[in-house]
Amino acid sequence: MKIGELGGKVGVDVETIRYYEREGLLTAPARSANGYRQYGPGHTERLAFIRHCRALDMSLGEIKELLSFVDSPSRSCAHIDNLVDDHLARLRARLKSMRALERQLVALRLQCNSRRPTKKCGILNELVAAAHGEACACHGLDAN
Amino acid sequence: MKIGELGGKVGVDVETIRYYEREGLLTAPARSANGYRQYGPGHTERLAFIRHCRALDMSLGEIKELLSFVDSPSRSCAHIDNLVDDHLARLRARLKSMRALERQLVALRLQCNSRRPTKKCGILNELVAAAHGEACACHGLDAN
DNA sequence: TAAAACCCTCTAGCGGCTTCAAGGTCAAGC
DNA sequence: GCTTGACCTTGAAGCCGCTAGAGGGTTTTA
Repeated sequence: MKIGELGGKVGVDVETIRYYEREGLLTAPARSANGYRQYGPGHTERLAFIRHCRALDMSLGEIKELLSFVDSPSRSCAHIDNLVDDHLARLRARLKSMRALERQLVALRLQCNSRRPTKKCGILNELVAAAHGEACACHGLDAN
Repeated sequence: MKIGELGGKVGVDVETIRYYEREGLLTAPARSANGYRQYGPGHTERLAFIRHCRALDMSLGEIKELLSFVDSPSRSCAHIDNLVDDHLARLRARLKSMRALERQLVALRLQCNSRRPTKKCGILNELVAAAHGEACACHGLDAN
């Protein structure tokens, strides 16, 4: 299987596959006489594993760790549990701050509804007021 | 005011200030005889404006647009409203996919509770099953 | 007077790709 | 046989928003 076929099968750009190889996530495959990479079914599986983890927004570093456990299946999996727990905790922290951000933007958005000249734009006034350190609709209500 | 003082006042690293200048968000200030940048109160305000927008997670490109409206206050502000609306829409889309992600990770995490050898780790099995294209706890329940 | 703290420019690094340049190889159609 | 186009190769640069470092000059403080 050539790189384009592998990419098509898993739905990954060929450049991304080469990038994963450079980064040590995919082991370098055999080459045919003309120098083309030759992949087998093991590579398909490993690449799909990587993409599934990426879809769960794990970093390549985290995925590399998981792969090392796939490769040596006799170690305890406590570390894997921790990795997923940590990942989940980071996601939740990010979710929390994004929800706060949403509230702030909604408050900001309420300051203006079009059709005014910029100098009277409530949004811009809010943002400028914030620059003066005054209470602003967006950050004034920070009680998350 | 020298760059360090400006940075200290607004709470921004001096390198970041120079970066904003390079990127055209802050106009290049006058220089004193020794080549040091000299800032006035207008720069403080503009920098604070930028940081407030960054705290709302706007991109430097968006902030540049907003600044162009600050600089010419007679245009209609409909564009500003649109910019904030778009920003909010993108944030909400991201929030939605992150909430789905959280559900997926929780489902994944439930597959294993430590103290097993890796080869029996439910999490790893799930991830490998997913690589085979089988239904997985994390992505199997995708009904967001 | 010497050390520490500041300032300058230029360059590279982070993550996770994506894109581009400049070439080599191969299958199909004329 | 020859061209066209699709594929493959390597290597380097670009994206974002900084951050850190090298290698130098200046100013302040002890």
